[in-house]
Amino acid sequence: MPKVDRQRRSDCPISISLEIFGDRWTLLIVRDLMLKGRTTFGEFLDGGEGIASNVLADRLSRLEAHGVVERRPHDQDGRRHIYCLTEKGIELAPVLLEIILWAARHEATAAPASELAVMIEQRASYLADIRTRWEQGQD
Amino acid sequence: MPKVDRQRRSDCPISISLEIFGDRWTLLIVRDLMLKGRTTFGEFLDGGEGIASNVLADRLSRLEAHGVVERRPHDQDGRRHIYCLTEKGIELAPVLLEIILWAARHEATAAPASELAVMIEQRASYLADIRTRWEQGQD
DNA sequence: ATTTTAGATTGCATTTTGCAAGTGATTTTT
DNA sequence: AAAAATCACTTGCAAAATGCAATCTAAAAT
Repeated sequence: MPKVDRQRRSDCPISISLEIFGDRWTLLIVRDLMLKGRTTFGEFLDGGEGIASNVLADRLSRLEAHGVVERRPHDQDGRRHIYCLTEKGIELAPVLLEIILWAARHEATAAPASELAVMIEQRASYLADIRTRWEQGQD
Repeated sequence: MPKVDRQRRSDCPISISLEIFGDRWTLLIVRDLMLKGRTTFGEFLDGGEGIASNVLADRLSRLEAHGVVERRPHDQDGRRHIYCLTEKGIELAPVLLEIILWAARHEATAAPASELAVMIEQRASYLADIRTRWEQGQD
């Protein structure tokens, strides 16, 4: 049973945010949902960075408890669930975008230059596309 | 002696970034430096969220090792050091800005509406002002 | 010379993480 | 229909990180 702290350290927006996604894994799950089309437990587990299954289970239920992610039954397969971003979750897109741009500037990353160019030059429509894809996934 | 992992989980820019600042405290130090005018160990320690001194020491040397923060001797007081953001550090401004805006939208925060309005409506000049203040601090 | 202050470091208990193995409810294969 | 595989977890346990109070060292103030 994962704990969701209700007692806040402070009312600072950054502090509150870090209590939601301030760890090594949570934003990778959001990335998988937002940018990589991954939707199930197994897909997150095989996401590339090697998250442990217990940590994944904990982070998913935390994200759900914070209203960032929603868990739905899979309609083809009763064993599975589909995880989706909520409105609150999809609105993390600008945060992820700025993190990507920062890392691309200051670290050696795998981000393709062509996509970075779009993020910088067509920022608004890049973000709009993310939202459009999300809305279409929301039957 | 703080450890700085040189072995990366992946080349994903988000993953790399989280290895630098993916924890509950690091971005609060950056916030203090960037937005609150705090520059010394003691000021971070009394920052409001109650970071432990050993964790603070660890995060500062980690930030230094990653080139986000620079430690300089204090010219008035030999016991003190001044911590400053580097160029790499000040470029986290858009990340912090988006985190603040996200939290303000989706959580109950202490962010003043007037400042949020400036962040949204005058985004570019808000960021420019942060940089200008930083440049002026850089003797 | 003594006390106070700043910036840590140390020791220790608690919590979180990582890893391997196991479970139970479906599906798929035979 | 029975057996095997798959999916989403859960459990047990060692290792690492965190939180807390106390301590330490160098420099400053008295």
